[in-house]
Amino acid sequence: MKSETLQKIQEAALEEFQEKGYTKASLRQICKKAGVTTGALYFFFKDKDQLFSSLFAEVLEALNKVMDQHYEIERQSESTELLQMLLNKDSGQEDYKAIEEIMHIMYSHRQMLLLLLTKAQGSSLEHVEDQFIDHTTKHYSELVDKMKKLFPQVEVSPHLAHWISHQQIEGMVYALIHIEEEKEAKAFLDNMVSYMRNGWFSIWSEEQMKEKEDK
Amino acid sequence: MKSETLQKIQEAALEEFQEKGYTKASLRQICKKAGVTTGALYFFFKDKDQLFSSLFAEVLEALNKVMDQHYEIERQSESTELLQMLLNKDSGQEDYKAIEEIMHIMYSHRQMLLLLLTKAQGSSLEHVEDQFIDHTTKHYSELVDKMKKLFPQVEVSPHLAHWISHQQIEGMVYALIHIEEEKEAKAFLDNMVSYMRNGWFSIWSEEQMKEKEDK
Amino acid sequence: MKSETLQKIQEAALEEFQEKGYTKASLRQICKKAGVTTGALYFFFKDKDQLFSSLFAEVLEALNKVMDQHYEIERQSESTELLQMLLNKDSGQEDYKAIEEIMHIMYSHRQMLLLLLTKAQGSSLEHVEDQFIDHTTKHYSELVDKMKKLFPQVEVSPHLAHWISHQQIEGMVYALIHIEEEKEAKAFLDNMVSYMRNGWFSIWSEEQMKEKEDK
Amino acid sequence: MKSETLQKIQEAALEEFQEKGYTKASLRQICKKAGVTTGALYFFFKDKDQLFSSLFAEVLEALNKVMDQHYEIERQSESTELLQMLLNKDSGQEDYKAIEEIMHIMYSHRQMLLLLLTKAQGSSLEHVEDQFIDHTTKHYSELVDKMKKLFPQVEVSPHLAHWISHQQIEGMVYALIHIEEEKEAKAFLDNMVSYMRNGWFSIWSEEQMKEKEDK
DNA sequence: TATGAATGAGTCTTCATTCAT
DNA sequence: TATGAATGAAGACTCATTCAT
Repeated sequence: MKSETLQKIQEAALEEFQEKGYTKASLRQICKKAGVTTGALYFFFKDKDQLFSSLFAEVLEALNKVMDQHYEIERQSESTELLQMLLNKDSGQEDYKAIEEIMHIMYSHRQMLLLLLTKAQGSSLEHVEDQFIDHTTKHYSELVDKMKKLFPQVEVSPHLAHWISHQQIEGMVYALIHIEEEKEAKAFLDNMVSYMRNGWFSIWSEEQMKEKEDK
Repeated sequence: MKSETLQKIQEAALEEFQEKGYTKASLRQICKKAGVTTGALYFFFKDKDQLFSSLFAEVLEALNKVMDQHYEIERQSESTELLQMLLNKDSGQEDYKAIEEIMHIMYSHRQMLLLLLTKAQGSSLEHVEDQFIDHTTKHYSELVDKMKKLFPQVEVSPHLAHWISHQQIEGMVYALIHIEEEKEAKAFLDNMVSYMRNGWFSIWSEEQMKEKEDK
Repeated sequence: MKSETLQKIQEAALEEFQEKGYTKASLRQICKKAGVTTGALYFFFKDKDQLFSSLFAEVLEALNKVMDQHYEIERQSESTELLQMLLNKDSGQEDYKAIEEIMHIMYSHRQMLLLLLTKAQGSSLEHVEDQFIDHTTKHYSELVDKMKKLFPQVEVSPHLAHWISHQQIEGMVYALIHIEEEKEAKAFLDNMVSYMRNGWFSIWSEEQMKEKEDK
Repeated sequence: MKSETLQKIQEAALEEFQEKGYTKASLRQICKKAGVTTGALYFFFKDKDQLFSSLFAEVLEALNKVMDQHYEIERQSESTELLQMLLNKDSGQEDYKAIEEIMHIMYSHRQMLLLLLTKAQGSSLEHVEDQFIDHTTKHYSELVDKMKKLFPQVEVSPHLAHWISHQQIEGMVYALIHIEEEKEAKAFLDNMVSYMRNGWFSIWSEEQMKEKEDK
């Protein structure tokens, strides 16, 4: 039930922002492309930034929702149960599922997200990615703390939780950018997740501990 | 023997670009900050982009040199020898050394690189990172191919080599951005490298292969 | 029985015009403040100027009425009688009364008048003050003419009548602007009126005439 | 030795501001009239306000200088001497001289001052007149205080000093606006000054005091 | 080497106003 | 009575760049 004008503006905006990036994009051009006057644009959006942000409202909401749900589930599960999961190399389906879901949303709005992730410099969404990373970091910080108690001998960088979050998000972004087909992306992410899980376990493994001792 | 004017311009430029990013930075502002007229600036640089790029000539050259050297060494070593190294979990010192060297260069020009990595949108250097990744990818592609021959059963995503390169570069960039002290960054990278090596081995390990079979 | 909408618009307009002055005030802002759409505003007023003027209809009418009445009375009184009054330094109660009445009206709409007198630049009411001055000037012109006949030796500037009118109006405006309380304003105007009456008499006095002769 | 361009801009600006007033004047129009590009204008002036103000730099400086000098002289003269002057109705030449001087400056820049006094709404010079009044007020406040000590019986409005200053400035502005020829203006001001002096003396005169008592 | 005046297209944004509904 | 979408010209101002000196 969106106004036709509104839609035309957003379509033209998408195109222009993709071509030139947020800062270099021209509202005039957008209006011209949309076959609409400046006033019309400013009827719907109070400024360039809001027009830009409006393109991502839907995706961002969907993503936030899924992430919240996922973390909510984990928080509800018993912590011992949780740890077992973490230690059990056969588990991880939960993770897969969450990532799959997120990836699905991302691929449903691929074009928009690509724009958001690579052309937002200068806008208020310039650092959205960091927001997601920070969100995820909260989650991993708890995990890391628990693991530290179980393996007090392991020395862990204070940046670990943040970096893992960074990695995870970046991994998905990487797929989104470099792989066109969702299906293929999923296959890639399977690889990636097992890669990352092995990395994760290696941190707490005895070999790792020994290596450290040798140094 | 740099002209004093030139130096003042570059200093002012560094400041301005850091504050506003490439696109939003203003040459006028830079001139004003440098206490110099537009004409002076245009005597040294043919346009905004060249001024921006000039700031990174030194670092980029240094980095390219180190990377070339490192890969040259690897290429010269016998391939069988190389594979042994790769399979031998105790090895990896070579890797550490290269990374350490690169990190040292990066931290020697930390401010500049931060600028280049986070504020270059709109300039011709917008995608330098990709150049380094591509460079590294050539190297890893060969490795992956060799590993594939050794473990033909393992299904590997065609993006693996590129992703690993991406990871490695991104890891260093991550450290540069989030960790102020080179020393601390090195400690963090130790963690990261072992994390990544374990990920790498896990791809070719039997467990991994079994997991795949089960699916 | 004013429409509620109309009232809200006018209240919002008052506020906006006070803040920014006629020219810089924004109809959009007014509508927003009033919680009303542009259409509504344009139903009641044909343009910005009319909206502005509408705020002062009441005051202006009241003021005109009082001034007309006052001058009507004077015109009806015999001219000899009038002159006696003018020459008699003890008189002047009539003047006081008129001024008091006018001041009362002005203070009853102080906010509006302040707006009209200080923020109307650009509107059609930009020069209302002059209208009142011109009105008053007609009155004083007659007086001056009569005095000239009585004191033909006195050289009088042709601007005298206009200036005195100007003075009188400006005096009231001055009070309105600088004195918040009507009561205090009245006290001040007492001072002012006697000041002005003495000035007036001095023009026709013998001393003045002598001074002129000396030159 | 002013740049020709600069001069053309200022001439065009003068014209445009006179026609439309500060707020409604258009920089585009000014540039068009001056046959110059926007950039040229912005090379000389940082914004509309500065362009406007630049037109008055000369006059304002001259006026401030004269006023300062005048007050400086008075301040240096002995206070008893000063009071004698104030009480001596035959004196006042000093005042005449100062006013004459000021008027001369004003008429030398009549066009500009008219602009400044009637079309500055919205600019930073909107209230210059008040600055001059305030300046003069400081001067008269001292006088009023001294007179109060001499005539403690006289009740004086606390606004007296400010109002007299207002009057004096407004009188000159009045002449400037309504009288085209400096010579004629001077004649008018003679009238006005004696008018105002008589008003001033009347405040402290015995008659005035009696009048008050009668009430 | 550098100055600084000048270009002119371009920036985002705001405006009073209109009109079909 | 009002809505709200839309107009389109205009607003002040900034930009990278050029060039005679």
